[in-house]
Amino acid sequence: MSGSSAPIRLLLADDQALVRGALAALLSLEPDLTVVAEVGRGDEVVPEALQHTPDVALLDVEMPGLDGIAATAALRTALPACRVLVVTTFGRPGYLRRAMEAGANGFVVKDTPARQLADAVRRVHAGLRVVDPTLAAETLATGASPLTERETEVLRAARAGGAVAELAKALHLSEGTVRNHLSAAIGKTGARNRAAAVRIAEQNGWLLGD
Amino acid sequence: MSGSSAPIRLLLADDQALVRGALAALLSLEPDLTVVAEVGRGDEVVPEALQHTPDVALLDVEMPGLDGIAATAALRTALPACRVLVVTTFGRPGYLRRAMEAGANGFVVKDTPARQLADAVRRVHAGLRVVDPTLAAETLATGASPLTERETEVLRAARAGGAVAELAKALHLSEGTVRNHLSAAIGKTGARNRAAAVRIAEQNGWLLGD
DNA sequence: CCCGCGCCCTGACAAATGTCACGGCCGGAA
DNA sequence: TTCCGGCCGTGACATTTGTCAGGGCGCGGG
Repeated sequence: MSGSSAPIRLLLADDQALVRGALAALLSLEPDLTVVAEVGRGDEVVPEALQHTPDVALLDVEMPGLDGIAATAALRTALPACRVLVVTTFGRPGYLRRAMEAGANGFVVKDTPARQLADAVRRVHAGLRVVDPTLAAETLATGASPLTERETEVLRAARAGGAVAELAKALHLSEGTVRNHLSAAIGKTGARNRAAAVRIAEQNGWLLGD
Repeated sequence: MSGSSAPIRLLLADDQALVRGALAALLSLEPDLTVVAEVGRGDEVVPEALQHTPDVALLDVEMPGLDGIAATAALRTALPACRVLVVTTFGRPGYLRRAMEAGANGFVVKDTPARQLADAVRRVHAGLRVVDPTLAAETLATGASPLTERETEVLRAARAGGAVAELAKALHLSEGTVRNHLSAAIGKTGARNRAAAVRIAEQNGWLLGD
């Protein structure tokens, strides 16, 4: 498979130390792969990558400091030679879209069989795009977020569970306006509650940027 | 550590195939450990365990079919010789309590360093209890669920986001009663919203059974 | 026994939430 | 230019939600 060339150098980013270490063990079984760096926070990705110059970075989406999508974008500009493979727990349709827009070269969910991961890494390293086909279909079906900018902003603020008055003050809007945006979001998500709307938007990855 | 005795036989249960495989790789690095079975659903734990008679079972809490706590209880009665080490993503205080009550011998969160996992397995196999100390402290501080049976039931139903009328019909109660239980739950959790109450209760592991 | 305590259940009331119709603003099409 | 459509912002209104006071029931202690 990888005859005699130098091994592919990997950077792993995942906030769960146990999973990170386990992935390192799994990938180290492959003779043509080497893990050269591990980080547990999104904002440590770029510094560590600059120091160790990996060929491929495996990034989780849910991470403290900086989410995987933002880390992808930062890494692509800081170290364009490094490919990015996003590895995430949830197959949120929006995540895939955002990851690709941010410059990721591959997207794999943690449900995929373990043996396929090494192949995904090799494909990405070879310049190919790797995407879970079922997730890709779902992404196309779901489409981009129907929510307008303000609507997402308000929904995001509503996630914390505060009352309308607090949201209004935090966003410098009238209470009526906040209610209206929430109502629109509820309608567009097909929910009947503010809470349900938040959940649906979250599941689709429409609330990502903070 | 394990001079010449037979290796410890392990069963792995985790719904994410990638994590499961990675853990298998990690644990297989230890010469005194062998993975003899892997499952991705809680209701497959007992059948597989009966067939392969592992010495220690590593169970995730979040799993389809049957959650890790219920699987622990089932496994302890079906195969008492097999020790159980619960390995979970979230350090929900209630999870630890419930796991121990269900007969688990150890409880580890996925934040712990990878190198400690093998030791945890060995300790559990030796008959010791393994518990994350910080989590144990938090569990004692948080205490058991303050929610009454009906209150948890109503909160669980409210998780889906339905209106009071639907909950009332589903639970065969008056709307007023449902509101009252919800109000009590809101008060006990310290929340100001039904939605916030649901989140807090979920985070503390008070909504477990179904 | 009788009392107190906690849980369950219920309806009436106040407060928050969701809906609606409306006006201003901007950018593209006719 | 004018018109049209989308997004933002706002207030009035109906609906839903949360709070409160209260009654019934079972259980353990005095």
